[in-house]
Amino acid sequence: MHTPEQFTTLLRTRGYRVTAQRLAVFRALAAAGHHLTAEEVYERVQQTLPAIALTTVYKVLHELVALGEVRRVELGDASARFDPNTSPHAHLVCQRCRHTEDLPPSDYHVGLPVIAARGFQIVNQAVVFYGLCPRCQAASADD
Amino acid sequence: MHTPEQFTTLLRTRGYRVTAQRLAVFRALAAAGHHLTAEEVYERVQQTLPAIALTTVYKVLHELVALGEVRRVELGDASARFDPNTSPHAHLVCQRCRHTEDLPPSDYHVGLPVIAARGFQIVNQAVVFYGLCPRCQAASADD
DNA sequence: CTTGGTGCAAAGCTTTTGCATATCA
DNA sequence: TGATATGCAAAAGCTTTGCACCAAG
Repeated sequence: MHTPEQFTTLLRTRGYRVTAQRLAVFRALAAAGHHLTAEEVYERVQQTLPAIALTTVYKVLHELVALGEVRRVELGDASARFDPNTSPHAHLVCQRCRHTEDLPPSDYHVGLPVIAARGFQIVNQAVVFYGLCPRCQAASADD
Repeated sequence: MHTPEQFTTLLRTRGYRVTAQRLAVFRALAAAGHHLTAEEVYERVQQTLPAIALTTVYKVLHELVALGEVRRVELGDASARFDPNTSPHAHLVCQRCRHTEDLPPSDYHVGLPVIAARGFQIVNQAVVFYGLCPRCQAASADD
């Protein structure tokens, strides 16, 4: 994810208009620093742009994905998440409380040898580890 | 996933009633051998049990998940999939045509050192490789 | 018989679409 | 000014829920 200034330039370069809505959605995600649902983005953007529509948030999020500014992530919930961290990383999700943490590539390992890829040209991968976070393990011990 | 006979016993053991709907949903997945959407299960079950309701299919699928007979899988589509293969495996998904293949653990590998798990107790993991299948690569070359 | 299961209809949620209005360039 | 973006409302798609009727044990 770029800076708001770079993003503005990127929009112009790609023929998109620079609108308050696009900047606000971009800023909300940049400020959050981690993946948010469309609804969460909407709530945050409303604080600076009360008239924005949820529909617009969805449209802008798709544009951000197309522009490579944001990555769509599915973590097993009803709603998708939009992640300003576009560098490769995995997620750690607590099955009980849904608490989620990012895992940098240095913390885990995934490998698919080309020979095992059945001729697929891999462009992307989603890795999610599900389990119990420390807090919920403690809570379970009480049961 | 067990045999229909073992499944019948399992139902009784757990206090579930043995119904035609439960057996039919179980058999549809066992026969398919790979993950199906609820709708796909519904279509198949209708062939032997035309009066079954989609609602019932959903309820039974949840029971099968709870019983550990089936695993819920999300592959980035609108609908969830229910996989009769409950042993660990990853998926290979074509981003263009959505063709999907199973990857046995011998074909790939994932690792999360305990020390990197931030205290989480990992019980599960979802690994999906996205890319272009051989056929779609050939189609792309034409563009 | 009695409890649990099924089917139907309706609702819930997230996400998308169509269209008139507003806005950027 | 002219094309694009926004907002609103409505719809679409998947899944869940409430409830009366039915069936397994």
